[in-house]
Amino acid sequence: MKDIGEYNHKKVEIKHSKEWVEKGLYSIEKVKRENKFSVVIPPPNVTGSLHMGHALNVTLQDIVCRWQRMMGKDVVWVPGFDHAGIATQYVVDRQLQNMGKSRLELGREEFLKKVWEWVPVSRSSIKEQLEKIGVSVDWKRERFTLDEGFSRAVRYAFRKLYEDGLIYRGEYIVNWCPYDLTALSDLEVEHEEEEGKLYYIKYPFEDGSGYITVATTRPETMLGDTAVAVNPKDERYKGLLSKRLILPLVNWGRKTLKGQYVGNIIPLIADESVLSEFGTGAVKVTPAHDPNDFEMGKRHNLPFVEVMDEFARMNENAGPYSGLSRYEARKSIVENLEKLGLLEKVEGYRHAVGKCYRCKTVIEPRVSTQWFAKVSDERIKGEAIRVVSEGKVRFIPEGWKKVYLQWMENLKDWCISRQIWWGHRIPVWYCKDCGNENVFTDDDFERPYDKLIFNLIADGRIGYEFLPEELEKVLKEPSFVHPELSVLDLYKKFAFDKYHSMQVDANSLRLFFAQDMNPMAIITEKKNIYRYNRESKSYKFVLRCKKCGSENLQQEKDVLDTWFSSSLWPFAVFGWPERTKSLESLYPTDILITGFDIIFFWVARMVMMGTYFMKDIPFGDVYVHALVRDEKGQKMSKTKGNVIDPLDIIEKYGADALRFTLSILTQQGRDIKLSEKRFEGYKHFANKLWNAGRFILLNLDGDLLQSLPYGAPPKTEDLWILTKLNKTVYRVKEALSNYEFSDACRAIYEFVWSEFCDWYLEMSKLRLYAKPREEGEETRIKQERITAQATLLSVFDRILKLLHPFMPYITEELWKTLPTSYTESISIQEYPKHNPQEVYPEHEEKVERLKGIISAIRSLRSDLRIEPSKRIKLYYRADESEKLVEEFRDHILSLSRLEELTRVEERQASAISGYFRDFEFFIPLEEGIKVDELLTSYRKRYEEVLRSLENIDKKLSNENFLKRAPEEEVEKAKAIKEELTHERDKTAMLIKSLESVKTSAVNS
RNA sequence: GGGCGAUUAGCUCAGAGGAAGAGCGCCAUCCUCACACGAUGGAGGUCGGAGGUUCAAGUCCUCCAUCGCCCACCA
Repeated sequence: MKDIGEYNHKKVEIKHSKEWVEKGLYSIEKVKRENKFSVVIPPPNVTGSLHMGHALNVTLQDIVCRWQRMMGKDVVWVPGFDHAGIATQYVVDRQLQNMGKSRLELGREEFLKKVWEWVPVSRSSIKEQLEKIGVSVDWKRERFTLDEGFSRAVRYAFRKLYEDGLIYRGEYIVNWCPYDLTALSDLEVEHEEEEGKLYYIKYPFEDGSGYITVATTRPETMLGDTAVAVNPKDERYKGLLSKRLILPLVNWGRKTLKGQYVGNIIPLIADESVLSEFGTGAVKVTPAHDPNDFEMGKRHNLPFVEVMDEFARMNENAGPYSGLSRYEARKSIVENLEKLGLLEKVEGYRHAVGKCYRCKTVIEPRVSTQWFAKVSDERIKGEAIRVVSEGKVRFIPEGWKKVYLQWMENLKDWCISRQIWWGHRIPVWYCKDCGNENVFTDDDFERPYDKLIFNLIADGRIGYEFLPEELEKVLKEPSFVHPELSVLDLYKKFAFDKYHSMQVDANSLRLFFAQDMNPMAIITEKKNIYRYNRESKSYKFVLRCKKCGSENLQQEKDVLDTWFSSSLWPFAVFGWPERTKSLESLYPTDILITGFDIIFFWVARMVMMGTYFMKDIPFGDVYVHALVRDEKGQKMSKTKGNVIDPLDIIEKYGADALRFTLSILTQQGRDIKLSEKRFEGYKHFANKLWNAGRFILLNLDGDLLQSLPYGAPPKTEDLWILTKLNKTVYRVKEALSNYEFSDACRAIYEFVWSEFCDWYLEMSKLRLYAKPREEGEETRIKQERITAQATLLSVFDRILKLLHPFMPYITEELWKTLPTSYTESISIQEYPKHNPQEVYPEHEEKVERLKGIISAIRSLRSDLRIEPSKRIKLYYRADESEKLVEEFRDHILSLSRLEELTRVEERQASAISGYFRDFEFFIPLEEGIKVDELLTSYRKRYEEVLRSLENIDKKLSNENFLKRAPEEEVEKAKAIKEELTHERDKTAMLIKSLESVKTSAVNS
């Protein structure tokens, strides 16, 4: 007997989200491999806060994790964040610009400090959001793609790939963003259709014998042309191939990338790649500013002339155009060509323009020296294709498998270097003396101190020259991801996976350095690593070229593509490259849940790196969910102003409503269109559940558990609800096993609302509120009440558990109020299992029939406009339902609000009748009843029945149907026919009686 | 240029061979002792179009239309 009051989602949710984290409920140290269920979160970027897509993503993961946990698995869900190279740099750069500063004037080191100031801001805001959503991650295992251990893992990965010949450096044409000033991978370029122009330009022959017209969308690149190409089979140009052309406008010397000068006389060459059908069949060749032309330039050994700088401004090779932007230059060049009569024509032309995915600046293809991962190599690509095509890695929905495989088959090498500052600096040190590329990792050093110091230097935490005090300070600082640990502790825990009894105070460091510099050490072959500077009293960490021993080394300035580190995520979070216990017991992970937008960026690369480094898949299942759109189906974006912020929704409707809405809307392979209305709807569901709980608790006897043995045997409706419950449990299990989140939600929703609340709770009131009518009934009533309460409690307990993965907060809160709760959280209770012993088909059928009868009575009442509160007299006739009506007389009386229920032999003259199957009932006619509407509706129904009958007759008179359809189908059709015939007669009779009522009403 | 997905009630979507479903919205009656974030009842669909397979087609096949997405170096 307790009242939990009204549902207040804020009160409920604040209470538990902190509590779950503090109790460390979702933290498991030691995991049994055979019972593990591991998941790594797609780490959110530290660029701001979470949007609805993240909310969907983590909700689905949390549902799976909570479910598996309740199914008894040792669930480890690793959270973390992505440093998100360009994206984060871009965000911080923007902030600086708003303050009137630029990153270029700030310089690398100062800029990085600013980024490090920003990162924790974003991280803690995201972390708070995740906690509010209720994710059951293990925060003790949190990682950051740029934390100390991760950086070390990245260097290991780089080195291994480099030494295996799978990473190389070379001069190629790459996608260059003139705003972010970096190279981009092909994936980071977005192609957008644009209305452009196609310019036809005349290139005169050197000998004055006319000209060739070329077509181009980018006239400004002509300044870098070093040939014109045609298809060798093109008849139009066959005789001209020995001729040379004058490059218009250019009357200055141009310097090639190799430093030679070229003039304005260019050859006409033949190349297979030229399409005769396009334009004039002749194409200008600009090897330094077009990927096709680059290849052609290589094939024909053409000079490479660069005419733009890193900002996409025309450079000194552009003569008088130098200093102009590409678009200014285009305009000016077109004007000048026109003046010279060399512009033949200009056509409108729709074509795709490549843009930077981050800042939307038009990409400029540019020749530069970059690092590439040779992912096209069979050793990487082959395995990554195999594991997916063989089904070891399974995509859900399946359609993505094809998308993945197609992309993989056409894989080109991956440009992994970025000319930005924020990220993992490429661990290569160039020898200025012999030119060797030295890749260092801490493997190159033996003693723990050396390894530690090398890593700190490589990460830019300290300089090559440092004071011991400085070192001590850095090591004692709280680490970024785990402020409860010092940097040194973090290394011990997440990087080295061993406990080193290292002292970190300045004095013991000095002692160590002194040992290193011991004269005895100098005598030996080995050169010492540290060098003392008397003046500054600092120590220098000396790196030497592995080939020539020179100390004249310089580290690569470029950083790695952010996806390079993300691709290591599924094993690096567990401590790779060390063979940690976590790695052994938790890799491969069981499922990856992510959006389809990063299948290539991330999923594919994790498969490549996972299979390469771990010799095993990174995850078994990949569940690919849709993207969240606004109600019109448009992408949510800040500029459009159509963003629905998860935090606002949590505030207004609660995290439970947010989660339930997102998961019920998650259909495989479909975008999710969201409007705020949806959240409101499922908030109502939470409210309904709450009130059901409130009702049950209000009616529970305090000593219920003790009096259970004295309960009466269960009634039909008890067995019915148990049957329905078990069917629901089964449906949910099936749905979740197949990642059908929507089905699972709907099954629970329907059961809770339409069966449990609408019918069972109402029926239970008969026993709960029963008053003795005659003497000696008290005991029976008490016993029956116990059974009703026990059933309510037992079913509700299971409802809460069933629903917990979807709505963790409200279920936790309600469950704790139940007398049956005994552990600290519902989330570590066992998930309800389907129990075939609790399925009673005959009782189910009985109650379903009862529901039909009650609904039919209610329907007629409503049609007759009888007020809901009015109790009426009802007469009935029944055949097979007779016994049922007797058994449930009280239910019918109460649920259809009757005063009397009387059995009669004959239908009554002045009464309106209704029926449900064989159950026919009569409501005595009263004055003021409008029969017209009723008549219309019955007549309509009659027509419908006739039509259906016609169809079924046609079916049954079809010989082929009788011959070929399965027997049960024929039987079913016959049964339907019988029922329809019955209904036709009943309806006809009703109409007749209504008509007579109408005339008699008119007569009177 | 390839590929994928969508098209079912006013809106958002289930249904994947055997009598067209849900939620929201709408209409009517009710503030009935868990819940008006509610109860009860009701209206509303030739399942984008055209062919075909089948005894039987929202459901399988072919073509078409419209919308959306992804991939692709045609200047």
